[in-house]
Amino acid sequence: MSGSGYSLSDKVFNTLRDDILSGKYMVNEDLKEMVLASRLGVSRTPIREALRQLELEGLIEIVPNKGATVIGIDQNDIRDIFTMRSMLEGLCAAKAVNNVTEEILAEMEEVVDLSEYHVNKGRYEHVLELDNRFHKLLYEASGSKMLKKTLSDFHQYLKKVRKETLSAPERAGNSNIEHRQILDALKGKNEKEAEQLANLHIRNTIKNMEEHGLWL
Amino acid sequence: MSGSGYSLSDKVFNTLRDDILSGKYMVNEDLKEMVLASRLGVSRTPIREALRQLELEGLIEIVPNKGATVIGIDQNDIRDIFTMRSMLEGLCAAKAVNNVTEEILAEMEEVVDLSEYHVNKGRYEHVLELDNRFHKLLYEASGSKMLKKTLSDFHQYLKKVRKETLSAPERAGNSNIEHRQILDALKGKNEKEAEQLANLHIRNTIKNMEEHGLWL
DNA sequence: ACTTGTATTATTGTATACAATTATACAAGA
DNA sequence: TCTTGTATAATTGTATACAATAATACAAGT
Repeated sequence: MSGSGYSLSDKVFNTLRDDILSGKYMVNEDLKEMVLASRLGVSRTPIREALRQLELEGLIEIVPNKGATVIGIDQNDIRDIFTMRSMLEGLCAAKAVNNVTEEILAEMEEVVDLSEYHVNKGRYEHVLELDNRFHKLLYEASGSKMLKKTLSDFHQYLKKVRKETLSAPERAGNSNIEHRQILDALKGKNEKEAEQLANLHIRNTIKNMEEHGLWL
Repeated sequence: MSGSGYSLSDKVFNTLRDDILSGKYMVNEDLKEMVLASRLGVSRTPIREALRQLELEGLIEIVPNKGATVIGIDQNDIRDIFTMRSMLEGLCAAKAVNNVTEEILAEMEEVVDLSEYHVNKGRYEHVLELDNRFHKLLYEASGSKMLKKTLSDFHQYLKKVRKETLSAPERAGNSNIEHRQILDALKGKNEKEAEQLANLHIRNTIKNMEEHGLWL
């Protein structure tokens, strides 16, 4: 009925990943297949398939014949992901200058306009989702499958943290101003500027987090 | 007997990944679970677990109830991975300056010395493996779990290509010279230099590939 | 008390059975 | 010929059964 189009394995994977990233499972905690299976109301098969994926993501470790334990991510991981992201997001923006389509540009513009509206109204829930869309569009615009995949993965990891950073009113506003600057650089085909702006955009996010102690 | 300590799923995953990366499966080719199962002499269960992992790696696509199709990687992907890698490898080296242990430094030195020996002898098979070890040590030295994971993933993707680039005699020699320069920068605690050298090292690899048409 | 060995239990690994979905073949009607 | 419907087969999704391995409990001997 609901959520059709996804297999149980998919749902289990998403559920477990979110639970691990949100700290619902302690680091070093053992994950027993049967416990998870009965808790989520499925058999061991989709649980196992999800665990194999979580292992590849680096969120858990699986020792053959022993089982899975939570690894999770800590403050250092988050900081490092942000640093990597700032570099690659710059690269992404630079590539986007040469590959972005008019269609994507129009969509980005819409997102930025809408976001500005919601920021002024103080509707920060919408701002978060629009931020997601902006960055997704930027990744798409790069025309690079690998860049898109890598940055999207980072994005997932940072989901929880980003939610908090964008809740800070002045950051939400500044963030969208930076989005518009990036968009303008794309429209103006200014590669270097797009790169620097995108890079700076992420570094500003880091700085904002540090200033507000939103460090996980 | 052989390869104990790994589950069938692990072996299937590694086999299929290598086969896809080496082009043994065509892009867009459908992967039927039963076909793979009987070909590899296992049941569908480990096949499915491996396929879920390959999907997360981006090497195949799984459409629920329809099946898996090969995506693979092309020249653009390889170029983009190299570009990302050059950036992150620089970051990695910079971080390594502040985190590397004496033990790792000693091991790197050994690798570089050994590699120089083998280059002079023309034993390029050993050079490849030592190159692997050097970079793995560099990732380890960064002290960053995420950087290590990301760069290791890239490393896997590039395995086949790197094999060919290092077969070019003068590149194998130059590569090791660059390794030693990076090592020296680490020992001298020169962060900026380590970053630039590591970055340049990868860019040189790209340049060498382009010059020799070793473009996959 | 402290090993050490052994039986028991718990847990994971793999194979298989069954259900659900999708693809294919083919006939009937326009 | 071209659709369209339907039966059949092929394939995937999930659950369960069985095998292999590891953890635990506990008794015997020192």
